[in-house]
Amino acid sequence: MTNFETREQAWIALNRVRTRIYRDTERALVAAGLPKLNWYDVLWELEQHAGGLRPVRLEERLLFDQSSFSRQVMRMAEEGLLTREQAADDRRGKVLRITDKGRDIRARMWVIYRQHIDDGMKMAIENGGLRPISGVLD
Amino acid sequence: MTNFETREQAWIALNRVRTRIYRDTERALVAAGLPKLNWYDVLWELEQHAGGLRPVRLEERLLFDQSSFSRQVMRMAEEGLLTREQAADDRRGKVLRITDKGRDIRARMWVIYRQHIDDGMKMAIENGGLRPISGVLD
DNA sequence: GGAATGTGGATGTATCTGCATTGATTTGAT
DNA sequence: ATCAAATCAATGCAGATACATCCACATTCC
Repeated sequence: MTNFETREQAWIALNRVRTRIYRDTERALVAAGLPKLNWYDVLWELEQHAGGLRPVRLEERLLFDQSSFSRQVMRMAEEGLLTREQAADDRRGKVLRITDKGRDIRARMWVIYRQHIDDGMKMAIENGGLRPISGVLD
Repeated sequence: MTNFETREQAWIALNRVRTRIYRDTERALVAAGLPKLNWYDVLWELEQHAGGLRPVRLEERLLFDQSSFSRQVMRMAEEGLLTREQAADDRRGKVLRITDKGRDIRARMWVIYRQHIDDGMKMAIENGGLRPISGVLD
């Protein structure tokens, strides 16, 4: 068991790391003319499910707001990164499927994203930013 | 030293934890009629610096976008949580100072925030969500 | 001292977000 | 089978965000 102070320290460290990696990655993506990270997550999930995925399922996984997500999917469809077909078994719903272009874009984003995760996490560990979490787990 | 797979795992775990705590906390804050978390961070920093702080310094610390931050500060001033005085030594700049109301609001936010950090981190540790980070540090 | 360059902060604009609500369909209870 | 309640997705709207730009003042360099 751990005390609150330790957990709070871990929370702060965790936040700092995640904020910096996230922001730096997004800048690099924009600079490379690629979409931002929330698009990445959607593409990733869709690529894992070749059979297609219902928006509701994705919302659950990604913890998005439903309405924002609905519009985000619309934009992604406009860009040709995914398709939105009628669900066969439920006439309320849609089925999302990634396109070849979507797969290509995701791959190109990953090159950049991966680099930033790698650098950012390495740095966080080396300069001790994450050490409180280690304490928590010991 | 660690390999990339481990760092990537840690990154994913870290992200999941932070997203859920952040979102849940914000919901609880809104439900309690309190401001959101980015206001909290500003209030916290200002409370640490009784002598006042220049907006630029805060931007650096908080990794905000400058223009968004400028407007956020304006809103916070309108709500009476902080004051924006002319800087004595630099006529371009302002000095931000937290008000009594600001201190009160921050304290009330902290009650809720603290609870969510505590629960969220505890859960993350117990069900192993953060364990990869431990691996990273070993 | 004066022009060039840099900095602190605000603002116009387009875009994005979340909340509340709606329309359409499905599910569940009786 | 019927009707209330729940679910899926979209949309109107108000507020927030990021980018580019701008203005005022400061600093630098000659």
